[in-house]
Amino acid sequence: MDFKLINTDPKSNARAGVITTDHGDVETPIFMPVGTVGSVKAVHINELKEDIKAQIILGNTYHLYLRPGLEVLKGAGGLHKFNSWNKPMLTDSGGFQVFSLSENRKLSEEGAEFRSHIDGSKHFFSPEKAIDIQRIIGADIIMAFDECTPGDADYAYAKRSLELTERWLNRCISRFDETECPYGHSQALFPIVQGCVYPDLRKRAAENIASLGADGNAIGGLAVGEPTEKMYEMVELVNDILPKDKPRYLMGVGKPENMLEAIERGVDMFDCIMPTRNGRNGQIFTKQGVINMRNERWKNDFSPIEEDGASFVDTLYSKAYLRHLIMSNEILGLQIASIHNLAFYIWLISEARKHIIAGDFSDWKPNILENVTRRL
RNA sequence: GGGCAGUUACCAGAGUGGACAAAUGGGGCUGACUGUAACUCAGCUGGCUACGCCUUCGGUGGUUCGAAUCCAUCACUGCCCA
Repeated sequence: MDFKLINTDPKSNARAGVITTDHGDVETPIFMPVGTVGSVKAVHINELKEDIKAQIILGNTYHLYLRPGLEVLKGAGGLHKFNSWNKPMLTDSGGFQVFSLSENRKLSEEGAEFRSHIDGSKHFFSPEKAIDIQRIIGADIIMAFDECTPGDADYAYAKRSLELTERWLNRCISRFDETECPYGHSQALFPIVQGCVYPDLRKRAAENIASLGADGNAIGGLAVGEPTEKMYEMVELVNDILPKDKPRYLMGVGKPENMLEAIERGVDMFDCIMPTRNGRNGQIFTKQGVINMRNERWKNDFSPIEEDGASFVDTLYSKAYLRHLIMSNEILGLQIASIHNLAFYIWLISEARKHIIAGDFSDWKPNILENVTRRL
């Protein structure tokens, strides 16, 4: 994997670049749709490529390991072949599930024991196993196995958690170095900065990771319950330390405004379930603001979902029709909402990129920020 | 014409003398959702000058300190017999 910086905004830390992988290029900053179980929920690969214009998507180690399982993934020749996405792909390690499934898991020095959310069966993830599985899934970018520390953790917990993540990171790197992708293409391993909302922990974690010379670096453990201002503060602090010539990935973020703020602070990559999940739950993001599609006020609004929107669904369907589909629990409603939101997210970030390259990101941002945070 | 069962909030449907503005579902309204246990979850859903008050359980009239609940009667609905 390779990263080339194209331009940096003169008035902020916003950057534009290109990541090159064996499955193609990714123009940064970039939003990556989440396809946890090997599918971006409710969206076809063709729609992702042609309408949404996604350049890279995610998969999840924990979920894919449970279903369909490693035998199937190996038999398919990796996830790229299995789900027909022949462009860049990234897998999360299962570290987020250490956080989100905390009631069904036990942590130890060795790793994390999960109880499957599907059938309750026990499974053990070690850093080594997380790497082995990600080798089999075969994404272009794979993630270190970490503990995603909750945003409200106290200092003592956050410190212990970070230290565990650091020891796990060393084990991930060792395993990564002694293995290779079974399908012949190359994979990059991104380490993850933890440290909760504590500046000294974040600083120490970032310094440690900066010294490793990884192909790219991630910031994790944010947007998990801490105040938004703290998140921005941590991003700023960490990006000051992480190498400038490598991509920076803010994991799991976020709302449109979160991404714009993070881009301004030097983040290059984002992923979030928000456009898809919130879309399925009736929330639509637009250039004019956020729409709760289930609100009665759209019942008789036959105007396009979004005038000059980023995808074909925007003018093909009206707000009233989309509302009807969502209220009636029709599958098409989920599809339209997901396509729209993903296209909007990717449009928004690609627009930011254009302005970074043009050198006027700082002039553009306040205006668009005001628009996208409005509630309609 | 006779017999039986029934009529409760937007719909369906509990409740059968006081803890009832009335269970529960559905529908509706409003929120939430940030490396996806999520087509999910939460609150509200008679009115008001709102820790209290007012008007409701087919209509009317009774019994009772007190009625959605008991009695009488009328209306309507369903099933069965002629």
